[in-house]
Amino acid sequence: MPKTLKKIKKDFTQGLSQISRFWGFPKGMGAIFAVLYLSPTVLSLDEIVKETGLTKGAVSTEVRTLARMGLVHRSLKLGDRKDYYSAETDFYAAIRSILQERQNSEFDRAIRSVKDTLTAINENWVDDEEWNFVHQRVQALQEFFDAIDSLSKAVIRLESLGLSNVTKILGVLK
Amino acid sequence: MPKTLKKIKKDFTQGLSQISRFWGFPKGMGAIFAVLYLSPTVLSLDEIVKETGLTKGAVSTEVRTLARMGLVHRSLKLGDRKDYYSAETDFYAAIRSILQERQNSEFDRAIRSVKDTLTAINENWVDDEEWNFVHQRVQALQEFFDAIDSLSKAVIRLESLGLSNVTKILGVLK
DNA sequence: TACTACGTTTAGTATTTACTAAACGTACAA
DNA sequence: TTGTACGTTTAGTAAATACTAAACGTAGTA
Repeated sequence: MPKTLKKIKKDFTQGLSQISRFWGFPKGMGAIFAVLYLSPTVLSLDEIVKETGLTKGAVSTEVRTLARMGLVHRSLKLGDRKDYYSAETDFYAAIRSILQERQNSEFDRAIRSVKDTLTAINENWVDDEEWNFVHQRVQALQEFFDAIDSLSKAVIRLESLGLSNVTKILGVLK
Repeated sequence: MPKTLKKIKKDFTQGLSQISRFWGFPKGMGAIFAVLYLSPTVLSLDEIVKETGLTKGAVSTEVRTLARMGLVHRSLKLGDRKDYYSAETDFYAAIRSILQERQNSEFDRAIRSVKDTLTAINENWVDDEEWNFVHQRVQALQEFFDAIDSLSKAVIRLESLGLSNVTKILGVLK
């Protein structure tokens, strides 16, 4: 009993939905990406609606955040008012743009809050044991965040984080 | 108007709670970790309850998952039936053990589903344009996942992923 | 044996997040 | 200008998740 392409696509879409949820994104986002990723042609919003079973509203907002993350691209056709979408196929590029996205927004704000704590500690310094202890701990955390931050920035800066770079990294880590 | 240690700790805890939420963990987890991280002594479950304002049940389950991820450690005192907890201070070690944790569970299962799709495609092969297209796309995704997977495994294998390694990576990525 | 001091489990509630249905805005077409 | 074909916003609902309160299990103690 051969599986039809349709069935295979559906399974694949399910899988990506789960992966999406696992990374803290709505599962609908994974489904939308999957549909676009397996489509040989660009798709209009309504076509995505049809394929995923989601409503127009949901697809509209989620496809927009996918675009913001660089995972899908919006394109237009001459003499056609519809928007068309296609999946980014260079996942390394996608990682870079997701990192960039996160660099702004909340991630940065959260990191800053640790930095602020450190500042507050310094400004209100009392030289007893507990202050020293807390200071040392917070500082250690901040250094860690800074390391992660520069790593992430380095990845963003790469003109291409491809398989070759991953291989290089693997070499260093040996 | 000097900030008291108490206030500083509270702000810090808030910050970590947000970071926790950002990474898809309950904010209570971040709070628990923060309290432990800023405590010079190991804390009992009830002490954590008192510091965080959460209930015993919540702390019990969340501290357990923190322990499973390697972010906190459970210890015992002789002639004392309480469990005591302390924060892991080596964050690189923590990353390794979180990756390890994820390696099992859902992440792996999700990746496997992509692999399964590929198998299904091969088993039901029809040599037309669309099958070729879909095959090529799914395969590309699978290769990407494999690269990520080996990267993650390499990190897990390191006896220590420390600042020095991060620096090395930064060097390669230059 | 019953009592106490703990950690865990469970059943229910609150909060958050994803999603739907439908109203809306806009640009183009007649 | 009215109508139509789109994308977006909004207000409300469904579903998932975090959390609470309290019952429970267990090991040690009298």
